Amino acid sequence: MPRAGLTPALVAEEAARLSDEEGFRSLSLAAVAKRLGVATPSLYKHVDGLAGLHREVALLGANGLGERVQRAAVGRSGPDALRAAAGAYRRYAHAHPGRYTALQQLPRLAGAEPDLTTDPVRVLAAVLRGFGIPQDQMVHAIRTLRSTLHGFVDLETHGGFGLPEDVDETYALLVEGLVRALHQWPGATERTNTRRSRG
Amino acid sequence: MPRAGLTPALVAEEAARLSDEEGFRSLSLAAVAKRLGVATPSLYKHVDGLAGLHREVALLGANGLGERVQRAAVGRSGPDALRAAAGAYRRYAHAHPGRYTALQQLPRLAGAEPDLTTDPVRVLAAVLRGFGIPQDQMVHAIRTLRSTLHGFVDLETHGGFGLPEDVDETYALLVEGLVRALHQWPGATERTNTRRSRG
DNA sequence: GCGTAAAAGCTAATGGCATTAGCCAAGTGA
DNA sequence: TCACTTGGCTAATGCCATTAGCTTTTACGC
Repeated sequence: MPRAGLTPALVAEEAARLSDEEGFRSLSLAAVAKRLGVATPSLYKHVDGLAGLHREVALLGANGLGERVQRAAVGRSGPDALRAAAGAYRRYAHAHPGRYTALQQLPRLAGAEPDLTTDPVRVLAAVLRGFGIPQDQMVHAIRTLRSTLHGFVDLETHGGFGLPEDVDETYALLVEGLVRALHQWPGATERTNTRRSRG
Repeated sequence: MPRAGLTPALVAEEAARLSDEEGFRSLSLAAVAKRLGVATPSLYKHVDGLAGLHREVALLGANGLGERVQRAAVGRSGPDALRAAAGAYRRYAHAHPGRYTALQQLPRLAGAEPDLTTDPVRVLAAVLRGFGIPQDQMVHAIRTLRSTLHGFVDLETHGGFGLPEDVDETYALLVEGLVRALHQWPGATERTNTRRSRG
């Protein structure tokens, strides 16, 4: 009987796909094993149990999100960079809800840090250059940016917006509010274009 | 042998306490039964399985959060009401992390709506009166407010803020940014006090 | 008081899942 | 070719949720 030819990367990818398709809460070793045509205990040769699988999916999410946001923002600056980054952030969460959910639990699954070149936090920090925010305020501004984007995406993916009003429009308005708040951030100096990209 | 004297409300309360103390992911029928000194299947006489327990805890969270935020904001208006509400919102999430987490999943556990008089969304909507936001913009403004508060609290409680910088200060800055964004909301008319309550 | 019926708790049993131990075959390298 | 590593397997354990069905308490009508 031929071997399945699994690797840690293959297992993690399949787990990520499963959690995107069926929801992060449906992610189990048994379900991944079934999709790979293998017995559950076999997975232990490639991942460190269920916690390890969660960590791998979270890392895929962190790298994927960081990469998409970075790609969207490159070549832009100030409000334009922020709008592009915000759009990419939300699109990634829609396209990969399981990975995105896993990503939020990364701190709990200690010991593993996302790849530093695409760490989403660093990417968002880079996007904030051009707003003239003083160095000692940057941490606060980045946290505010992360909170806002994550909060919207999290409520949206959990079905928190029940009313029929256009959710895309809410997001555009939220991002514009963010642009204004960052422009007027305490100590901010530079004045850049504030025109909205969308009516 | 005497009876334990359980009721649905007692079971739900104990489950909420457990999830606050041990984390929502530790909430199980077995753990609740043990704390109540009862066999696991006995709980089925009072709650509708694990999903029902989740729903009950979520409802306790919705009512508790709505009540606290409302109490904090009553008698205030505009930015002052918003600051008070934001503070109460975050304090509730800190004091009751299990209930708060459960609350986010309410839409998934369909069929049950939080008590309308303390529905957190309605309370936050009331807080926004005084910002002069036109009716057709209110849904967007409320969603933005919810997203911002929830995003911060969610990242914070998941350990998302790793750096040592003062998280209280970040929250104060975020709330002030929110105040400015709501003042300058498209179509907003009224101009109210924007002074910060905290340096 | 008394007897009946509902309700509350129990034990037993089933099935899903994660995890560990230990076996065996398939590659791999001298 | 042969030994060793490695990937996959089965078996077994334990925890949890859930259902079925039993027993005893409690409440209530007489």
